[in-house]
Amino acid sequence: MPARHESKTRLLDAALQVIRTKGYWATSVDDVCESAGLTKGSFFHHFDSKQDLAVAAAKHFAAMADGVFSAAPYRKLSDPLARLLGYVDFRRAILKRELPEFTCLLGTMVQETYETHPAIRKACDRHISEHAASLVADIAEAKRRYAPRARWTPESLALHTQAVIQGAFVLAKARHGPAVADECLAHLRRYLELLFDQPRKE
Amino acid sequence: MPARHESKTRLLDAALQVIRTKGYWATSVDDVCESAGLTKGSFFHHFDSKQDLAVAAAKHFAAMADGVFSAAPYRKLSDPLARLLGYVDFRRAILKRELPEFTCLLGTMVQETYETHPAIRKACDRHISEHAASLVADIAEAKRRYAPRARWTPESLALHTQAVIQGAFVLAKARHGPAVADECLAHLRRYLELLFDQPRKE
DNA sequence: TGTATTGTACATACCAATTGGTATGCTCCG
DNA sequence: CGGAGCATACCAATTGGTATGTACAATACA
Repeated sequence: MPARHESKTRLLDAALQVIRTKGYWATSVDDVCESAGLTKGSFFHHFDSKQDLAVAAAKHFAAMADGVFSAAPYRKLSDPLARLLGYVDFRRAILKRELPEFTCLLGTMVQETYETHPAIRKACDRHISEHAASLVADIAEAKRRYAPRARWTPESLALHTQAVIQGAFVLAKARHGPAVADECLAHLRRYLELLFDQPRKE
Repeated sequence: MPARHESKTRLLDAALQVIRTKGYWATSVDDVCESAGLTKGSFFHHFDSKQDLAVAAAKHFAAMADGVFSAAPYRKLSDPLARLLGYVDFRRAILKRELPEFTCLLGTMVQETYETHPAIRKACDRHISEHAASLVADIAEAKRRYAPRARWTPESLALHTQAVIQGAFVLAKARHGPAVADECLAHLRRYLELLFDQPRKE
């Protein structure tokens, strides 16, 4: 008997956990309900369909992530490059937890649904892009400061960081442990250092 | 009425195509059979279960990929660094085709099954690792030649390249187009250039 | 060589279980 | 009382998997 009106949030939280563990297709509506301690009656009162849940879960996940990253200590650093490297370090620190906890719901869902569920694909695309965009300001300022003549764009570098992170998650799932992911993010960090530390002719 | 014994191969080829498009869970056994022009009787004659197909498909995919890359022209270059950069360029060239054609079956499947189907997870892990391992020799030789004092290991760099590639696929699926993936691989290429062109103190 | 036997490679028909989704009802608050 | 918030019971469709049948090639044997 849940306190009124918090049920929707509980369903969304449950969806995050279950989908990140089993994937979108493998999680049934009943799975989510059971994990939330509710029934299908409640579920379909709050969501029109399973796809509707996925879109809402993507938004919920993005909002949660946004809260975590914007409140992280590295955000208070004054230097833009330090903030960027701080972001990578922060991501590495998160890898200490269990796999379904540091893994990305958006990357997981979009692989399964990009051809079959356009609405989910678009939601994932949007939130991944927005997260990447949240890095662009720091990257642009760092570039202005440390590598003004470089030819890459801040937008592309921001997307690249997300690619490394998403790929690191894939490898971590394959290996069933976060060690590989940490190594990959170490390489990402080194790339950023190289990119900004030494202004090259090109 | 297919020529004898080629039916299994047709089922595997069909599985590659369908699973890379719809994912593992969303593809039914009937989907694979229909795409192969066969029936379930044939399917379960050749495979014990759907999971069995997935494991076999992973192997089939890896073998196919191995054939493609080992026959690629860049393999004949004499310089190990040129071969490594040639690998990245080759991957970029492949991005011209349709999404399900350049996408990785292993990365797609492992995201959906890493917690629920250990056998599939292990198969994907093994083949991804083997593909990464196929880069280690060139990386190691390039390191000996161009960056002998660097502190990263060839193994970790090989895995990093795979992470970037897998992540690029995720973004490409989200965007529903290969352009992002190409940008990410461009950054990967730049990283490799930086890593080997300029021996740094660290 | 002709024929019975066996095993492979499928097709057809079917099944129990699970799925997303619905219809209906209860219950509590305004 | 009336509707939001939920539970219960149910449904049609789909799922992976099985049981059975059959065409045909290879082998065994006479």
